[in-house]
Amino acid sequence: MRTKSIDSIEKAAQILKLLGDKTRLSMVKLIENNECCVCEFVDIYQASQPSISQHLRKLRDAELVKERRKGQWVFYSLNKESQYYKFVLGILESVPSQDERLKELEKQGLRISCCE
Amino acid sequence: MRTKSIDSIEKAAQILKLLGDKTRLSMVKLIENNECCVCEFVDIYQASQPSISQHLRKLRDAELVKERRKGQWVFYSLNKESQYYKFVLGILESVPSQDERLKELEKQGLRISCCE
DNA sequence: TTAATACATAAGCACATTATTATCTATCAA
DNA sequence: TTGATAGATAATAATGTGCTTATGTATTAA
Repeated sequence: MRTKSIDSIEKAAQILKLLGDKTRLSMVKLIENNECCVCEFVDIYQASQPSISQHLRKLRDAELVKERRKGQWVFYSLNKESQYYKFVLGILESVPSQDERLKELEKQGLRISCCE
Repeated sequence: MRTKSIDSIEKAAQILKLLGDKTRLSMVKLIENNECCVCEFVDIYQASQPSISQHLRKLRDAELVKERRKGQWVFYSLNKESQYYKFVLGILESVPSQDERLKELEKQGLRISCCE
């Protein structure tokens, strides 16, 4: 879809609700420009693996993110083919970058250990 | 504030969560260009008066909307002085207009009876 | 084939959110 | 002043959400 507009108020509310969780919002912002795997999210948010997986599932069910398996790892990224991509992007524009969190991971050597 | 940007991811998530309810999102979109009173919302959303008041309270607590008493009625509108106004406006841009709901009210003669 | 790692999913619990019911205050009109 | 209307708020009930624990599947490395 070419525009940022959403066709129904219900759909817009559903997407906003999904982004209305600080963990999910931060994850989505992070994968705006990066591809991340589940274990990285677990390290970054100090959360349990099932908790992260469940957040990702909601985002995937709404087709906001897509997954790519590479060996034993599953990498997540923003779904640019989603009809809501522009809408999400417009929101992320106003959200502070989360790249520091990834840099922190790299500093700890945790990024390389898991993914590459 | 001059920019659409939000300073913290938590605050951004909080606002998105508030807008992530179809009744609240529709109300906020409606008062983007209109001033509405509680009884109008009650008619429009076929909701109870306390339910509407509670939604409005959340929006007011977050300073996204402001109220103006006029006689026995309380009119709500978007708070243009909020530091998150631009952010909210940016989101509303992509949300379908809800003005039809007001027109429907007028057609039923319910708008004039209550407010004016 | 077996063990280990990465991830997904299901069930159950704790907490948050929303709606309802009841009650209270404020304004206005008689 | 009294009654009616608009709205706020408190208490409670119903529902939803997110987390943990337990377990299942896929991939890799031994």
